[in-house]
Amino acid sequence: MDVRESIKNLIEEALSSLGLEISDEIHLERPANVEHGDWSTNVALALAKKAESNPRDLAAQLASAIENFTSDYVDRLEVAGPGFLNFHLNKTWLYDVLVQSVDAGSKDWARSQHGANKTVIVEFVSANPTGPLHAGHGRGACYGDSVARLLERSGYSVSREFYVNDRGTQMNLFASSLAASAADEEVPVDGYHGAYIKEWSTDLPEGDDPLEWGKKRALSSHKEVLSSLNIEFDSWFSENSMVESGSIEKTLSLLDEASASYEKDGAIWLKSTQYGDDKDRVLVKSDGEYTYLLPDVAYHLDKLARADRLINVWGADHHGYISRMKAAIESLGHEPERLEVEVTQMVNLQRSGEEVKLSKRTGDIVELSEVVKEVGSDAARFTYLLQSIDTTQTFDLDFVSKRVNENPIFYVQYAYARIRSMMKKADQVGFKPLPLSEIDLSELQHPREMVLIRSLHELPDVVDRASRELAPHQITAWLREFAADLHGFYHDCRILGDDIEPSLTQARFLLMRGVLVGLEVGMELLGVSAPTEMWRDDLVEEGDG
RNA sequence: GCCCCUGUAGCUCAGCGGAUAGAGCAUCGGCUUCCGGAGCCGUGUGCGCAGGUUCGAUUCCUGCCAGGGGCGCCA
Repeated sequence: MDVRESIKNLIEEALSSLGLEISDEIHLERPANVEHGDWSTNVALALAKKAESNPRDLAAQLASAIENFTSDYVDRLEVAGPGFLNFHLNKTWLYDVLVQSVDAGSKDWARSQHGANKTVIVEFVSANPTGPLHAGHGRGACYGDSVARLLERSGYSVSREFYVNDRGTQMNLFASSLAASAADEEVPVDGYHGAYIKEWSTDLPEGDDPLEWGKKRALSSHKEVLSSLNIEFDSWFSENSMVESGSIEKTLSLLDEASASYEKDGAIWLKSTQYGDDKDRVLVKSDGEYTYLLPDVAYHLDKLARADRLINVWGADHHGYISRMKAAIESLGHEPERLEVEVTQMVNLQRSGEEVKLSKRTGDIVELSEVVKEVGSDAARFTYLLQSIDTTQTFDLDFVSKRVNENPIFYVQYAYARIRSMMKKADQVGFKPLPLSEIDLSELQHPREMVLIRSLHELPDVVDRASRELAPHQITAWLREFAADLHGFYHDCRILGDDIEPSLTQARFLLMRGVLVGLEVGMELLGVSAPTEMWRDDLVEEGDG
């Protein structure tokens, strides 16, 4: 039985012996301070009023009640602070955790089932196919993919989807810009002026449709850079395909039937104000052309039919569209809660502390491919996922590209490489790991060892919470902590050597196998690689001559 | 004016309604017979302001102040 379940049972039994029931506000938590025990509960604080007692007295009553029950894990109990009940456990529970993690392996450790039998579509990036992805897209791309990975580990059946706006005003402008540039003519004023237009247009074969060709070119550029970031989409959903299938027109009539739209000034409007938007929005312009909104509503209807849950990742500049999209969904009879929009705040690029100026007007952007080329895929991903998406991010290209331990990605990867390096050496000196059943885990007594297993034990909870809150940065934070725990252990405790008891070597080697599992799970969720070795740039140069 | 995000250490950021609010960088000072020193250990300062809810608020609610973003028959 899981430790937590075991302790929870104890508490419930004790409560019922006092005629009390457990309630939702009751938590079992791991105190930050080790002096407060291994596990702690606030039951006495939460139920004191109901029990017509004060928290400390109630806690004391509970403690003496619990003493009457037996548990394999509990060493002693104490009442502390305002009325916390603290459980001090013997080390066997940590040994059990270690064995469980090694048994499970990185494929199965830290899985949960809260998404079992549920489907979710994670839609992200969805940049227009009118040019290359830029540095800002990287944040949404890495975030969306990691959210998908978290949901997969939580049992969801996940589809990663990219919505392609391959028709409409912007697409036409892109096509005419390409055509003009190819013909050495002036690009339209409201067209695209980035340097890539000139570059791409020289490849445009004569006689090809610039729109179709340009779309293909842009999409292959998107795929290439996303793939370099270890991001693969399951589906690329074409807006234009909904013209052909008639689903846009069908959506329009559905809105009409639902009395959710009306005609005014020659245009067709969505009554989004009925559902909390601050103004009504145009669906079909007076010239008969759709706004971006109508196809997008059609697209979301399509997604609603395909999955239980929809998650969209949008940039901060699109937050204003949330209310109208939800209004459209609701007016068509769907629960707006089924669409969750996660908004990523902006990314400011720097080089050595100096801001990199971006100008949309001149098309002067830093392409995502340049970022990946400059800092590397792993560093780019880890850095994009370093902090909550609710904060604006400063991304310093020079710092992130440095292969130094101050750079979190290298600090974490080095922890992994260090263990793998040790294992390689162990193999070379003829070390043979014993089967689990023959290893004496009670050899593990050092505080550094206990800290490592405690952190390993936290991972399933961290993953569970990160997947519920759609917050991959919690994984990043855990990994940094865990890597620090490993470095600390490695500094103080030797695994191999003539002066180390063979039984201790065996136990520590197993511990390292558990640590590898934890690191692998964390890095897999972030989409970064777990290298078996890594070398500093200057050492590589020396080594290779 | 309205909407969204943010305000925590000198800087960059974590922080689940709980106990003495944590990391990294920077500062200063230590640690090498070492499986990779790319590491480890120590060193002090902080929850923007004011109310409210609560046994308990950095955390939830309201107002204010400050910074960023958005308010098109563009996407």
